[in-house]
Amino acid sequence: MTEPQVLSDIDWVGLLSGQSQLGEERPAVESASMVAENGAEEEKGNRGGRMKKATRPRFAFQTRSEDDILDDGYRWRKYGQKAVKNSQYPRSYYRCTHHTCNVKKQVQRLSRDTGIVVTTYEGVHNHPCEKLMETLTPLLKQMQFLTRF
DNA sequence: CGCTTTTGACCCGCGC
DNA sequence: GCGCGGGTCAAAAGCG
Repeated sequence: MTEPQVLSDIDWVGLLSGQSQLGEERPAVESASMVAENGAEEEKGNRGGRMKKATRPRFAFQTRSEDDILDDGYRWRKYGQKAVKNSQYPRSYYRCTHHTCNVKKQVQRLSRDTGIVVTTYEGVHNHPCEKLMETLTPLLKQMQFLTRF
């Protein structure tokens, strides 16, 4: 706690490029960094059986968007919201709704720049993305059909 | 009607 | 050993 900077655990490679005014509704990803920590998953050991001491890869993204909820194609269920000390804005905790998917997402706004949203992913999806699937399925079918010739 | 969001309380690790 | 801070869970309400 008491971090002089945001997310000290994460190795931030870059910061905002300072250039984004494109006039597009599509949010622009300014920077991204990742820390790949291999380790077991779905492991328990506490008597309560609540948390799992699994070290999963973490992916941090800084996105410039007005909306906190960036739909990446997956279904997220919010399970908590807490205020951070260094930030005057609350941090939201999301989780993938899939049963076999233990991916967690953490969204926080920068108190300095309200337009910047820090999204931190924890873990990887082990299931296909329904949204993309639906979009891609027709194309795949078409491709398969065309490949026959 | 099912699911997601919301809010408060609980729990845990660490610092002092 | 206690306190602080952060993280998660759980029950109820709201929305499509």
